[in-house]
Amino acid sequence: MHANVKQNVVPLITPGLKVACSQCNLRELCLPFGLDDHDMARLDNLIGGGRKVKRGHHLYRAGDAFESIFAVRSGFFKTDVLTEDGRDQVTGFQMAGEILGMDGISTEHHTCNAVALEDSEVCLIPFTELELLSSEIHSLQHHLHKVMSREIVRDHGVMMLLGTMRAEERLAAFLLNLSQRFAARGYSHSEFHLRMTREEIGSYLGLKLETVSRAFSRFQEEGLISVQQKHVRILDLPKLKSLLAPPDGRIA
Amino acid sequence: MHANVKQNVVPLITPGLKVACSQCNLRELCLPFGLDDHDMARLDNLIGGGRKVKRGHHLYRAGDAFESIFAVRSGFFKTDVLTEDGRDQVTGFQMAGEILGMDGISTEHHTCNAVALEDSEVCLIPFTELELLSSEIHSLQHHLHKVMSREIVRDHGVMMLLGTMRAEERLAAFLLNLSQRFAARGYSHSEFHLRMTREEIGSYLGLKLETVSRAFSRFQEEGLISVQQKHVRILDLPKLKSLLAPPDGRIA
DNA sequence: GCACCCCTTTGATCTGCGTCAATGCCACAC
DNA sequence: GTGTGGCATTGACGCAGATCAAAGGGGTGC
Repeated sequence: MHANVKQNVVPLITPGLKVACSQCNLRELCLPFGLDDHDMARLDNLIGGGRKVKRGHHLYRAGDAFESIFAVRSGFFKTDVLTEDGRDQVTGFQMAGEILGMDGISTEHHTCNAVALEDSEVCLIPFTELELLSSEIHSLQHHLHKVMSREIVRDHGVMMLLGTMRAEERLAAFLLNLSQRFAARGYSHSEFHLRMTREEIGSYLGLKLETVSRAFSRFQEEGLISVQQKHVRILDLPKLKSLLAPPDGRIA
Repeated sequence: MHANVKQNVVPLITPGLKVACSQCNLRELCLPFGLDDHDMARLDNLIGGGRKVKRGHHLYRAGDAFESIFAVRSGFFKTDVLTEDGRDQVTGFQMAGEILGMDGISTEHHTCNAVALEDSEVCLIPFTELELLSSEIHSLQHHLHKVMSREIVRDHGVMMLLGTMRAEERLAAFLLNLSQRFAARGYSHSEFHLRMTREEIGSYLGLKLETVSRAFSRFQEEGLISVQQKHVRILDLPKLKSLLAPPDGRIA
């Protein structure tokens, strides 16, 4: 098992897994957003092929030299940071069309781990070459900046969640966020399969796994959702949304 | 008071406050890092002058159209997000040499508020022009990306803090972080003046102001620091650092 | 320089979530 | 198909930090 994981650290390009943004149904969500055919072809040319990552394996690890960012083609990832003193914090879950690895730009080394939560495929985007191309294609440059900025804004949202919300609010926000992202990819917004464990959800939300489990059960008791293990169905979206209002319901 | 604040929303360029990276003792911390004289002059040329922001006034507000990022020349800022339901989360404190406003790139509008915690000065860096110049100066482009990436990494650190640490650990981490940043600017690492209130610290750390106050008192009782209102002196740095180890002290 | 108000401190009490524990189930590997 | 171990659920209890309350002090604005 450990040997397998180790093996996977090497950025193996899967032979024959040629990728092309122009053919990809995620292009409107992903990096090539807004590019014309010509420029998209140039981006295609740069992308270093695809790479498969099996469930449980690392796409990269904290400390790895930074060379590429990655676009999720299919599957599901988590990123987490762990400190020398043993703390572990899940910093995000990434699905198709989302970009991974931008944490590594600042120090030339990745600062978090990226792990596939199901068998997945990513596109490898060599960063030096991306910078080169983006200095020639203005809309690509600007979109890259937007993607990075969006990550910053997302992180602020998580800080808000961790800093101000109670357990059930956090879980509600989490489910609504997932629902919306699945919907944006053409999947059902009301019924989906969780790829992560209660513990991983808990780590992301700053809660213990038991608290997550209890909140799920409570939501089910109240008819907001039905949940069975990893299968979730949202039954009462408005009521779930209403949970995000603070206790005193003030209209600031 | 409110009129003053409103007034300040307009990006008033202070006449005669000409700025020059080449003359600035923060250039090693700030955007021009790594540029040669020629390129730094080009960056100087782009920077739209300075702007003074009085204590308590906004540099920008959530919802404002995004046009520039800002480099803090002097003073101290906080950024915070507030949701329609009345939650308020401080997302960061910025001091000289640090960059503000990158949250606005993604939607063309700022998504948080930036407020001066003391009379401050910033450099205005028009973003469209910065992108243009950075497509010509590779090292500038790369450094911009590093600055944005560093912000992402910093946010991950805050998520870790909010998600896994107990109150006293959070405050210790906060003080150590301030100490280090002051030191990097040539100020004492062991004695400084807090620009923010207990409530703002609490918001940043996901705690109530009373808890922050109690943690300060406890640190003082234990001889780790001396604190009187906003004046803090670190008396036992190693012991303060040792607080960051988790309760079970495991060496992962 | 003065007054006022916000900030801070400290105490008492409450509670949401963590912790500890035990049981049960499902998915995966073989 | 079957066995097994990780994952999930649920209960009992304790505690860290929130909440409520009150008083004092110092910095800020006029």
